[in-house]
Amino acid sequence: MPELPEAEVTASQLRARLVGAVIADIRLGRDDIVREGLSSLRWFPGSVLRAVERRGKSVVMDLQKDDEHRYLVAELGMTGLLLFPAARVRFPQHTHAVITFQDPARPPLRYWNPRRFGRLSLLDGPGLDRYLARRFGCDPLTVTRQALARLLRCRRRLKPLLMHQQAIAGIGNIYANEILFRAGLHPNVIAGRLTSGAVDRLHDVMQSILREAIRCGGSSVKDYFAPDGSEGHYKEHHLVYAKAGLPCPNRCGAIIRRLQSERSSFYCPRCQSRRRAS
DNA sequence: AGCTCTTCCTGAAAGC
DNA sequence: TGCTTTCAGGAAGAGC
Repeated sequence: MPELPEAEVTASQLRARLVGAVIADIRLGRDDIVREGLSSLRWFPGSVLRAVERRGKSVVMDLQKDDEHRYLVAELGMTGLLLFPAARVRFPQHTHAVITFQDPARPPLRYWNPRRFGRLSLLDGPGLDRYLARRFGCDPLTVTRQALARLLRCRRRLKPLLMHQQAIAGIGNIYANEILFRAGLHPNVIAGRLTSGAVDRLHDVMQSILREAIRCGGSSVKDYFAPDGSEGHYKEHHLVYAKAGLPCPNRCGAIIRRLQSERSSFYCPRCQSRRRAS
């Protein structure tokens, strides 16, 4: 399930291998994988890939032809991957797009997404601006402590807020659980009730976990692979995600719990008590 | 505004 | 064994 670290690793591999490449063709396995801009598909052949960036959990490819820039945005959703041919997948029928390049030395790029949560968008400059403005809040890696504190000044529950892409773009369920555990904060504490010490902890932990996860190549839970087929090994550093019933890694004596009512929150009832947060 | 619920979708795993 | 059901998950939209 690609979140910020996995999208970052994906974007950096594409950048390293594809910047400067000229697109020969974009072939779609199914039209409904394109959320927006399907009619502009024929513009892309002949364009040069100038840059690859991550925004939130998405990968944005900047393409240029003559003086015009257009953008291919790949939302990875839950199961979406961008892959070079060396990366083999178990269900090849779920390859929904293939981008080929004029230089035969450049490996074609596949967009593979079995569950199809996540789409491709083909956008022009203003379209990209609208897309980013509508969907993505601040970036967790660059947000300042002060900006984060402002964002938390509300009555919403902390974990859903951390995962709300229009507020902070890039954190999903796995990293939200890990961040809250290491910050010692209950998933359902009201964000506006955090002390300034708790906000500091949250800011530090959020950035250090995400950076460490990027260094590890992301978390390969189920079917995540980087474009070259390599697995991320941050999963080995997970402390609470999918560890319900195991003893708290802080050795506090409590057992990791899973909250039933919502999308699986894993937490230590002792180290992440609501009292500690406020 | 901010919840919850539903929809999308497929493979894995659990239940019978 | 073999079928059916449930679940997982991100995001968007409906409804309260």
